[in-house]
Amino acid sequence: MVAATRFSVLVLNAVRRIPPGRVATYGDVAAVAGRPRAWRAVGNIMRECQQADVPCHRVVASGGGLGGYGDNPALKRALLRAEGVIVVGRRIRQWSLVRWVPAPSGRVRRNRTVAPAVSQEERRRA
DNA sequence: GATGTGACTTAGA
DNA sequence: ATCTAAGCCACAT
Repeated sequence: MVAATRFSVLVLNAVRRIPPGRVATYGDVAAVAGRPRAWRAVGNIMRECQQADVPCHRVVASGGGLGGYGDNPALKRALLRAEGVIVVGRRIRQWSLVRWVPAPSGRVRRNRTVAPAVSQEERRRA
């Protein structure tokens, strides 16, 4: 079946696992893909992804940075914002809350209804 | 198989 | 806060 190397499939699959309203860093995606130190390659794959099946806009940089999105970083921000993620400038608000955490460990199913609940928190700065 | 590249990350100045 | 340097991985040529 054509292109799509192994790692790229794993990465795309990992990105697809990101639930709406949440985001993951390149490092997290790489970890789920099986290469926790391949954030660089993840970025490269994302650049080629450009597929509607993959919410590449949910993949952001570390520390809450938006990362990149081809020539439309603003579009990425808009998509995230449309899902309930508060984004201000190039930074994500409540980063620790929207950051998706894959499989914590053994039991413990932390499923806490995301609940972004914007509220006036975003009025902080715009 | 080597080289260059990048939607990255961390640390130091 | 901004910039530089180095480290890291997979992919394209």
